[in-house]
Amino acid sequence: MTMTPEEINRTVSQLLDQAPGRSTRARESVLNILLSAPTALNHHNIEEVAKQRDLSIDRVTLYRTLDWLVEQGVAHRIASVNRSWYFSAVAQPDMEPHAHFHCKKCQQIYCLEDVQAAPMHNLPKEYQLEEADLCLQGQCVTCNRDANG
Amino acid sequence: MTMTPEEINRTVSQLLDQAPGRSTRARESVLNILLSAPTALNHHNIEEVAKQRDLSIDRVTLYRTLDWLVEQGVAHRIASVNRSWYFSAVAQPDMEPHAHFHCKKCQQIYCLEDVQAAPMHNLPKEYQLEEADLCLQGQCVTCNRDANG
DNA sequence: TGTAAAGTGCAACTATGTTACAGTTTATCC
DNA sequence: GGATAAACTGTAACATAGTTGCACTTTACA
Ligand SMILES: [Mn+2]
Ligand SMILES: [Mn+2]
Ligand SMILES: [Zn+2]
Ligand SMILES: [Zn+2]
Repeated sequence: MTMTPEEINRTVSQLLDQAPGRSTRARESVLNILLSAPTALNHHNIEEVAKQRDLSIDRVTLYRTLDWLVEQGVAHRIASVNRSWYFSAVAQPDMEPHAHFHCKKCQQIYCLEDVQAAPMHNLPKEYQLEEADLCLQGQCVTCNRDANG
Repeated sequence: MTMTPEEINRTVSQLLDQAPGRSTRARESVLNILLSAPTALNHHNIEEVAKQRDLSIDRVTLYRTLDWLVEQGVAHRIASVNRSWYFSAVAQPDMEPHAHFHCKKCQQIYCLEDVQAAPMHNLPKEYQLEEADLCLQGQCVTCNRDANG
């Protein structure tokens, strides 16, 4: 990741143009915020960033916007231990299912695009598996570095 | 599992006697309900079962009781996709961390005591891993059987 | 530029979980 | 058995995350 603001703008336009639906200020802002973030964000986080950028997005509109972005495959939704959904942009359309890491210290949620849930061996075959979410917890790179110098 | 009601009663007394705290009606009832259930239950489920058994447990007491059971290692708490916590009894004190299966059809949550999250290979070593929750989704044994005859 | 459909904002609502505090029950000691 | 202190419970009020209905505004497109 780590795109420049111009690259982000270009990606936002491109992704929204491809989607069957209107390109609106809310959708542009939210997608821009998601693409700019190094970690996944929940509704509260997004509202905060929007406020910092002097954008005001209605709470309900934000819910609907995020649902729409997920439906379009432009963002993905991550369940977290703190009872709120987190969202992260999907810049490439071929993004694979991957593990997520929740840092217990800074509470950030990282997409680990290179870590996948291993194929299950002793899952009884009568269970029809459709999805496997691997949710890791511990201390993240940054917090670890801060602690160990 | 599949204990008889008498076995469940015996186990309840035994587990509560070992725990440092009082043996109360709420704790007995809730632990009994958890031990009787084939799947994990959330607060709402437990209240329903309690009602069926003509027990009335206050909502707040139920929250506190479940927290206490988890602290004592007598129950474990499972995060779910539907923003509510599920609970399942821990009959043996040596129960290992294990995967959970959420059936998208009947919404039940199963403890798969024989399925563990595989050791992570390509997790960057700067992440300090403390816990790995593996949350499977799909169709459960029962729903599968009902569908396929 | 006018229009219909899509999207937004507001208010009111639901679900899940928490806190404070007064009242009740339990275990323990005499 | 009865007194006592600590542990537990019930009630009310609150917090947070998310949903619904409906009127209003904006967008895309002819
Ligand atoms: Mn992700
Ligand atoms: Mn379990
Ligand atoms: Zn961290
Ligand atoms: Zn099922």
